Amino acid sequence: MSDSPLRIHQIREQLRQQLDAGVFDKDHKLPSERQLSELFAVSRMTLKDALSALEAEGLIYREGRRGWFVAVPRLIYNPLSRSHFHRMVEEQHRRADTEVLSIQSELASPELMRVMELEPLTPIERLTRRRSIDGRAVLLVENCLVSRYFPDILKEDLTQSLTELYRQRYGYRNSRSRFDVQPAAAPASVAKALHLSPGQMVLKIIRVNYNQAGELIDSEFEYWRHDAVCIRIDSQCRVETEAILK
Amino acid sequence: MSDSPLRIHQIREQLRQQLDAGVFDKDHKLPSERQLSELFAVSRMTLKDALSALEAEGLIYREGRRGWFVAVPRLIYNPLSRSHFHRMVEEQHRRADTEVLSIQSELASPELMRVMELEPLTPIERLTRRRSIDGRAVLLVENCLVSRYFPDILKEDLTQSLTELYRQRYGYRNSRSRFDVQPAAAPASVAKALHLSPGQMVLKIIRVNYNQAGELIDSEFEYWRHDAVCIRIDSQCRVETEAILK
DNA sequence: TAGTGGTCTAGACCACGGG
DNA sequence: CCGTGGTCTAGACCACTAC
Repeated sequence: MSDSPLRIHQIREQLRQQLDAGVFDKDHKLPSERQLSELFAVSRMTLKDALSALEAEGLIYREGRRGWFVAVPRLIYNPLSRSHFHRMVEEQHRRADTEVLSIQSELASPELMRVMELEPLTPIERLTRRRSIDGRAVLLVENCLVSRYFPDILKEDLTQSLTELYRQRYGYRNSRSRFDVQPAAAPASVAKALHLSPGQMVLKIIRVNYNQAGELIDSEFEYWRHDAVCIRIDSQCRVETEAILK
Repeated sequence: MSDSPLRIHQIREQLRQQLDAGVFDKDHKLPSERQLSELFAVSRMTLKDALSALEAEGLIYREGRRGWFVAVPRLIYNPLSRSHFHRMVEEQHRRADTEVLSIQSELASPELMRVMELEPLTPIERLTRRRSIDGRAVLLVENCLVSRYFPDILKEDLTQSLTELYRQRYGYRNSRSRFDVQPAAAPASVAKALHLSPGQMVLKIIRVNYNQAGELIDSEFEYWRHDAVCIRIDSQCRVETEAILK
């Protein structure tokens, strides 16, 4: 043991400078943990701690066993303007993709019954989709639709905005939404789909939507990579929304 | 080395069961890391990883060098209903406290100028307060008020709701708010005030408030312990709010 | 197959907390 | 003061990715 080698905090500062200066990254991938730990003359565990701290700051992110990458600007997401994921992303000059991962008819789980205030044995459709920005998977969405409101919905193109589909195909307008936002650990299935380490933190958004008749027609569980999104709400929109509804 | 000892995931499951069953905790403090690592026959580093995973799930939390504690229900926080922290907390049958940590007159920083769209050299008051629920520090709020709108405000009781103070003392009503919500790393000062480890993750809320004349009068930086809050927004409230304003 | 990050060990010293 | 968590080491094996 020489003096005291670089501490975790000093490594953070040094890496932060390098990142700010844009020194790293042709294709925005950082050198491997082993290379960096040699570079800074610390053990790999210590270096990982430093990288994890920068990850919490949102300066870098981790992708499965693929390595560390420099962060990308967050998507500004206004949940009051109801989905339209693709439009929102394109307005911010990014490229959006949606993949349907699974879809199945089933009965509402106890948790879902609680969230949606459903009767026992209510048939629902459960739709799981993964959404990407500029080719990077950032969001896993699980929609639970009350089947009786959506006959034959499985025959539709489900990569588009569901809101649009509701309106055009079924004549439903979204009159009211309630949503909860909270940090949470990614469930195993979500972690896998988003290339996260098991138990890594995500931003979880639970929302329930009512149609113009006040009927609770569907709910949505969103899991966002924590560094990929900034939720923006402007109470000004309320006045505009109200005006439009009239 | 016997076979393979308990892995991190198995420890998580076991601890989760113990927690759900309410086995631990007289005063809801967990045994020390060293004790637990012996109990599960793993190294302390491994045990820490397991605890960190449970922390991400929101089942336990860490307090400075004091130890690990079982989690407490999240505060349901509706930012559209504008602060009134104490009322909100008491409605949820908890006890609220507010401490003023610092207050000083200064010129707007570059970052603040950007957020609040201020002229250079604008004088502001910067007020830092710590808020607790049932004796646990969960929120650090930093308010930045444009000085010219709030003459002599430093003479007031600043532990109360600022919204109330604005209304009663200055006749300002909040006509519009915009806020951004995103996960972030706690800056050192915030980490210290909330007894967090440096760089730990928090939920950051930046909001700007306009008065009835559409003037941007103050902004607020909130840093919440990530396990202490659930943000709830109900678009239904909008109609009610609008009705009240008329 | 080579290289990556994920996990894990068995120690150690330090800074801070509370009695 | 002692016990706590925070940090750190110098190795190791494994599961997976990318080629």
